[in-house]
Amino acid sequence: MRRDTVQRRAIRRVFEDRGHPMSPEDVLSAGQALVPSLGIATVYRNIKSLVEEGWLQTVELPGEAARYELSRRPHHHHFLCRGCGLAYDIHACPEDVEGMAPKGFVVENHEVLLYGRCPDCS
Amino acid sequence: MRRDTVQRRAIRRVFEDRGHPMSPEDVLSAGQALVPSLGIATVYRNIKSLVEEGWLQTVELPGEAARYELSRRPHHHHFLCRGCGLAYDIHACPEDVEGMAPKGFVVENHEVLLYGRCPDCS
DNA sequence: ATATGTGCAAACTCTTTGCATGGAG
DNA sequence: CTCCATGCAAAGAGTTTGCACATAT
Repeated sequence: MRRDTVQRRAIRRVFEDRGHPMSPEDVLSAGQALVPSLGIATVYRNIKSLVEEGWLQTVELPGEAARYELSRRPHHHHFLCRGCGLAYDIHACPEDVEGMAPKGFVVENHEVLLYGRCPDCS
Repeated sequence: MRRDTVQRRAIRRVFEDRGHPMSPEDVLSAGQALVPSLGIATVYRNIKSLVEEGWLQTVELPGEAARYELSRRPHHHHFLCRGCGLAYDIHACPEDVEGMAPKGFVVENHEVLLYGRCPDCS
């Protein structure tokens, strides 16, 4: 049974208010606006349990720390803006991903990352 | 001007002998077979300078440490085997990657990762 | 001979864990 | 009132840096 603390409520609120995948550090600073005493360990612990519960989903980005977002549609990819650093959801998916692998290789899953400029940073 | 040391030669040899992207730790253990005194700091320093020289290329994988491979064809992607953990090059590329982004977003670059089983691990 | 590269150990960053206290139930 | 969650600080993992010594040029 999970307790409903002010910290946990603040962390959930942060994810609900922002629409973007966020890093633990992002969550900490946004969360401290609601609960000033919030500590980084609590953020990590709550993110971990929210992922286990299925409320959050991990967004793993090459070369940087993982971010997290609300769980949603089973399959989508991300666009990373080189200007503001924000990650946006993309609901398109390339066709024939399986066909990209050499024969003999079994594709179970795939990840697509687009990098560029979002409308605000163009 | 860059010095040609036994350590540096061993590190380059390791990349030339193996055909797969390798992590610093992989390079250290393989390199120590050639130069037992090889230290991890030297591996990191040489990888860094070999990347700057363009001799090596960084392979950034979501959720894990970067690996490195010989520089080659400007564009390719990777297949990660969930069995043996090796990364394989893929020379195919999805069509119309630009078209996947919502309008207003400018795509400058993209990354595709396939996950699954290589022929040896099927 | 000279200055860059190496090895070691310490520093750093990011994340996790141990422990005493506070607060949810 | 009883435990679980929090906050702090310390511990870990991976990477970088400072320093004295070795060595390529």
